[in-house]
Amino acid sequence: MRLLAHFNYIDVVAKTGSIRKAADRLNITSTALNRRILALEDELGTPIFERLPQGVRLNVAGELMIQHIRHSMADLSRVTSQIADLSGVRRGHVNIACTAEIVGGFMPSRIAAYRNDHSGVTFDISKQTPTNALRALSDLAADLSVIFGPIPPAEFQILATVQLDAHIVVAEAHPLASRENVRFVDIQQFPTVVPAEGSGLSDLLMSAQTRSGLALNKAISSDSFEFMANYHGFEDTVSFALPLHEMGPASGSGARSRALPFVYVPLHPTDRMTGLLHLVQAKGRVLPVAAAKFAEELVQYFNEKFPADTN
Amino acid sequence: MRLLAHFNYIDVVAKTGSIRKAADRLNITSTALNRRILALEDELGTPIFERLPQGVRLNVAGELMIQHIRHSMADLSRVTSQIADLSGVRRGHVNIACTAEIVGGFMPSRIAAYRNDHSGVTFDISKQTPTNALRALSDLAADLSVIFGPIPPAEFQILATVQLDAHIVVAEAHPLASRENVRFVDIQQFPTVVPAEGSGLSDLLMSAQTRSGLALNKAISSDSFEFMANYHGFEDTVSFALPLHEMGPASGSGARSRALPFVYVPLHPTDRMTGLLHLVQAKGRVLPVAAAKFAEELVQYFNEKFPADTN
DNA sequence: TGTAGCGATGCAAAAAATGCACCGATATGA
DNA sequence: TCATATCGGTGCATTTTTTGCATCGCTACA
Repeated sequence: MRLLAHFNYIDVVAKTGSIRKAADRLNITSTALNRRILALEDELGTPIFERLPQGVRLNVAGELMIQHIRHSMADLSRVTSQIADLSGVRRGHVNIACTAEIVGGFMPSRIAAYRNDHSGVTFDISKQTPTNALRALSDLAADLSVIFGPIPPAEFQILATVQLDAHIVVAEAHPLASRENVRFVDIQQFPTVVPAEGSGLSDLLMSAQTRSGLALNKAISSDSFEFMANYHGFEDTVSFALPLHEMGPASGSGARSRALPFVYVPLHPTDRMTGLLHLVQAKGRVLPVAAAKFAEELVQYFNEKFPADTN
Repeated sequence: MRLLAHFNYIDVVAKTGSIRKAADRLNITSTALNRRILALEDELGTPIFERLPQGVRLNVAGELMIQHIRHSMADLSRVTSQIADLSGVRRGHVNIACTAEIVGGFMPSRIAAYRNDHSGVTFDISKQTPTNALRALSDLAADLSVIFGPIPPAEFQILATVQLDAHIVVAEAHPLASRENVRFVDIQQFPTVVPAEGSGLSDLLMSAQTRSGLALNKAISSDSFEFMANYHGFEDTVSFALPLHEMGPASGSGARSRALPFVYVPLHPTDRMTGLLHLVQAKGRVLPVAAAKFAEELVQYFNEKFPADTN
């Protein structure tokens, strides 16, 4: 958007903390960018950046200004999205921040389904810690966040909540793979691959260990569920995940039998580990049409897939 | 503000309904303005103005866009006001829309008092019907509205409410001037100057007539309380007003005895005509510092002046 | 049916933004 | 401690954008 180009320039400078680096990223010279900043500061009658030997940093006035800038840009993109919607062509862009448990789960299938209907809509999915996923909403860096973890504070608007039980994940050949369910004590004898600290699933595991008095045999810790899922082929480990995976069409009854290399096994009811998944947006914000519609479809998906748990 | 000059141009065009007239007002040529509009429409990928033989008018996309534009400009002015506030110099501008009963009442003294403390703050006061005073809030054409009339709908935020009794206004030499209070029937024998229809005071009068079954002897109707107040010197008329006048410092005990040429006389409790005055802002809007502070002082003034009635 | 007012456009002039080369200042590493 | 790399800031020539003038085609109105 050329309209608020000035604003975007400032935003990038604020994010990179350096005029020269920002200029690089924006494909202009640092001179031009520098002068735009000086012009803006002149306009405002006060600097908005502190000049440090290593670059620049927003001062208090700049913090106020950058809020306006981000809000303006987000609002403009909402408006253009609505305008595009008027002419029948659904276009737009949706920024989503997910926690690690979610990003590889149902998101691919949901986005594919949405883009199937509205091919003009583009997406940006980023994996974040629960805290940062929420911060992204406040910063207007994300339109929607899907987090597995603590209940978001009141300054966020929860669009849907789903209650989910953690499962263990093992290779198909693993001794536990054929079990109906497993006790916590069963897991203890295997090396485990655990999610990195700070994730919602990690918190669940921690409290489960405290509760049961049993310590897991932690072999590997990772913030990537993709890594954990793929590690099972190489060692008889046990890992943990939410049973969210959706099959792509290629894995159907057809030609290529791209069977999952791993199996979800639920925990025994006694050792059940339950957490909450939340679909969240910034409170009071009017989302761009595309983001709002996608959220709507996601809520509907939750209602169908987890009928008892949604509110 | 040069920052959002483009936006302001569009706003003026939308308001005047003509590119040429808007260009005149903006001191640029119609060519330049026309091309800015074309450029913006090109950017958005769709026209935002309908071209009529007599000028232009916003289409649906334009209505969406103009909302963003006005919101952006209002928000930027709030931010610049806050930034100015940081550096200790309170600067800024406050737009106020009042109904006719208010504009000449306490507003002059309140604004003078505020400007006495913050000489950098400028004001714009416009007299409006109650409906338009509220619309100005929605359009972001006003930061605050002070209306005497119906209770504003829920989409507005009421900062203060004061209950006020209408008084009659007569010349000092008028037969009713010395009365403690007057009955409605007393007024009937004099010609009256009544407020124009649509004002809150006019509504009060209407319902008082209906209630009492007595019809006023209406000689003159005006939307200007200034006219009404000044007419008493020429004919023994009775008019109606809220007892809101504040004396300027010049009318004190000092040199020029600028005594009021008219007198407020309350109505007898039986015929009391009570209405509500509201200080209102757009709901959910963060006001510029100057406007917020002024509103604060106004609320405090209400609390002191009308202690029992305020909430 | 003529006239006045509207928005749109080609073209030249004016204004603004940009890029290059370079300055002074500061942190960093040998 | 000194050389060096990196930072933001500035003078000047160049490029790009914006503006104004003259003029077009069109429509409403008298």
